[in-house]
Amino acid sequence: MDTQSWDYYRTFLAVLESGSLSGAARRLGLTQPTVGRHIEALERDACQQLFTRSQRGLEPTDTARAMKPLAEAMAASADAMRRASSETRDEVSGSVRISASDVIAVEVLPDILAPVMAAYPGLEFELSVSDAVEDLLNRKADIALRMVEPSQSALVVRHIGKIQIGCFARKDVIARVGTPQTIEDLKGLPTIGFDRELAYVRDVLEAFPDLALPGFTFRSDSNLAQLAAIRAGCGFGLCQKPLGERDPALTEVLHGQIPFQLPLWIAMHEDLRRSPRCRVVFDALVKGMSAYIGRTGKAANARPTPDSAQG
Amino acid sequence: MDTQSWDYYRTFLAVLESGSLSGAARRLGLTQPTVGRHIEALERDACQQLFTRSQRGLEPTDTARAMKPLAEAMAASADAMRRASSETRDEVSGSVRISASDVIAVEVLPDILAPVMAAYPGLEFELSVSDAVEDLLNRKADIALRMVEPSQSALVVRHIGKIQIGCFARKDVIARVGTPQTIEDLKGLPTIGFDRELAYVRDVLEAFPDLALPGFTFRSDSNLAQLAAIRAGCGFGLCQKPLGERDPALTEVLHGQIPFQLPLWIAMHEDLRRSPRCRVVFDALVKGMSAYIGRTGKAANARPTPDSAQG
DNA sequence: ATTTTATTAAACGGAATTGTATAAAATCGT
DNA sequence: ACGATTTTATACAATTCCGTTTAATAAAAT
Repeated sequence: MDTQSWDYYRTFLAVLESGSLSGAARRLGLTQPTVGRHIEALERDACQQLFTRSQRGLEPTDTARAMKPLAEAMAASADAMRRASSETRDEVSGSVRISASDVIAVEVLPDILAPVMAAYPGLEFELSVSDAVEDLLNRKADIALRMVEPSQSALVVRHIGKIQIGCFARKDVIARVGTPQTIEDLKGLPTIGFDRELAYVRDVLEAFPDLALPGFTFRSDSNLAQLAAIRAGCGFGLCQKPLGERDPALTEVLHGQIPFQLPLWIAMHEDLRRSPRCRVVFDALVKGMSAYIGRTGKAANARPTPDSAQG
Repeated sequence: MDTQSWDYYRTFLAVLESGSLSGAARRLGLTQPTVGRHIEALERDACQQLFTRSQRGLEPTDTARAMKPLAEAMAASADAMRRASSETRDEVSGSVRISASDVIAVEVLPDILAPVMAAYPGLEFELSVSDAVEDLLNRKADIALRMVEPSQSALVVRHIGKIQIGCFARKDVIARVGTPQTIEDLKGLPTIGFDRELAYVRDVLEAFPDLALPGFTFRSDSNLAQLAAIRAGCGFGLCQKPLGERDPALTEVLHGQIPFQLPLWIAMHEDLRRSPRCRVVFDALVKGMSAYIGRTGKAANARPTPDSAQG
């Protein structure tokens, strides 16, 4: 019953994710026999098989599947430790992991982070682009930008305001097919929208059933792809107003008829409040995102945290 | 920039907790030079000192202190993995970690768990006795008994009911000093209560200022010590009614004048819902604790979870 | 049908890590 | 003040762990 090496758990996760000993070995920079020995040791300790071997890889058993989220948590913590250890006292350096949606990560964050990187040469960034609400408590990210209010405690949360949504199209498209005056006018025009009904989309449609009217002629679940389609002149589509407005080729239509907006929060783990690198980035994000949403959506920090990040 | 061994993090935590290389080595079953080499490797990777060496041990730097909770999270996950791997499919075996308050852990749980252990010889228990709300999400415990409603999502939560609180004393004490009829009567009598004002106590006093009247003659922050004092005949004190009632040497006074009760929840991570060992224990706890609080405090499961544990 | 490219499993030599032994320094207690 | 018991740090030997190579097997592609 000797306590196992934690490295075995890392190997375990790699096998689980890559589906084979060889694949895991490649990823970890080890060799297949070594990986096999690690798994063997784990199975010996567990007194049961964790994988069923076959010639095309290893299939996890139910037990192994149950262990997966735990191994992922370990990996997240290990990564966070690397980031924490890369930070030096009273100096803004090291790596900061930010979680944000694809659109924000691609269209907004680079412009905000570039000057920060210039100001602090020791700073590095990891951008986790996903709509999934990544767990800040498990420290899968240091800082997260979210469209839903973070409910977990032990977080430093800042409500930035609301991102306005508007309907945009390229000017030449409008010149060709005309300017719709109401949502109903969109029927028959080329429109860009969602493919499957995701949770987010369902909420929108529930609140504003008018939006469901047009059968979209260009469908994608990726907001980024929709935005690209709008820019390419595929038709009319919804996008964040600040994005549409800053593109001179686009024009907004149906002013005020899209009464929909995305709330925006920035959150980070309270343990990081005294971390120079995270504080600098957090503050920069607050400032940058506030400027991004503009006066239109700007709300007084409705819910100030007990000890805000500038403390 | 080679990726470090996860074992180094475990060594790091041991050094942090034991305060010296030698102490960590003893705990880990390694030797002091090995532990020293691990820390050295971590510091080399971090490009900075993590500890300041001295002859009476290692003092962590701010960076090391910031890394501690992450290392603890890794350890918790590693422990949880061991527990998960100890479970065999369709068989109730392995280790279950339960978090509960000291009183519950000492006075209530053993009677509930003993028959479970008898029924399932392969089952083992780890009892984490602490009032601290241990994090189920970080899997520091498999199942937790709590007096505050768990707010985190991704948990299977069962509201059991309310534990009644009563004022008790030993019969011979009452024979000696008389039976108080009101809370005011307690003044001048030997009473058992809290020492410092903990958050929990403050809430109680705020709600029922009458309870603050008597200057306690026996003070302890440990509910368990208070209970022992009551049983030893040190005076009148508050304790959970089921505990006072089942001790034939004790008698309750001030019936109905202590309008205070502790809500009770049992929670577990939803990933464990399909774990035989955890389901069995969870169900046994629900049943046992329901019986413990009796009909008096029993509430219909006011907040049934979407998919209860018996699914 | 045959070749190619995956995979896991087993045997052996080498390298890296670990343990043992020792020294030096400082704190604690007498 | 001085010995006893801590501690960290360094040098050397041994063991463990890892990588290389090989074989065996199955699936996919030609």
